[in-house]
Amino acid sequence: MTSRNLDRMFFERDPRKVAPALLGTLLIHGRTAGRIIETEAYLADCDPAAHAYRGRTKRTEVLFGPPGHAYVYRTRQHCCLNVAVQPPGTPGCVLIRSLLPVVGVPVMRRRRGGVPDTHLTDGPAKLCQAMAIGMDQYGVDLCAGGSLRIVAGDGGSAPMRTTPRIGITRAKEWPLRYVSMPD
DNA sequence: CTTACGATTCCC
DNA sequence: GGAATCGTAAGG
Repeated sequence: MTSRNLDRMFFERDPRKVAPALLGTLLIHGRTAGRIIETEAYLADCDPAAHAYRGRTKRTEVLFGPPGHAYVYRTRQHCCLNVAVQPPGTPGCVLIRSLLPVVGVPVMRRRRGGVPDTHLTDGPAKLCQAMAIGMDQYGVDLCAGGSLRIVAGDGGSAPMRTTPRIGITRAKEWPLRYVSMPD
């Protein structure tokens, strides 16, 4: 049973393609892992809600590089994980919003301060806290086979629905949030 | 240097 | 509904 690490070609596509394709895959960091069940696409061009919309800065730098690298950003006192997609110079990305805990649940509980298991990784900053993903992971290559990586899911495409993106003030109607349907 | 502002979370 | 709380980005 050899799990397939997602390769760079997987991430080289449009975020609207990558975001739904990421549903059902396994995000791994160290001894923890979780199945991705919610993502959002942020477009490279003319997406006023995207961090890269106002151009290249120190913070958004990795979005302009090659696909498959981690874009970690800070909001308030939390960190969130994105994956840079599309070819260099095209700053599309996908935000990982929620996952199902699979491996390392005890350590996740500890890091999350003993909240109920249902709230371990059900938010973009919560999953980062549970999996110890922070600014140290900024720019990490997810295709390099390091401790932070994403491997393909078991079966084919799972049922999914789209909704507007959460927590943004611009382009709030765009249906770029992808959510796995419960079994 | 100063100001404005969050791709959130948690509590009331 | 509202506060916490701090780095980033932009402007003087």
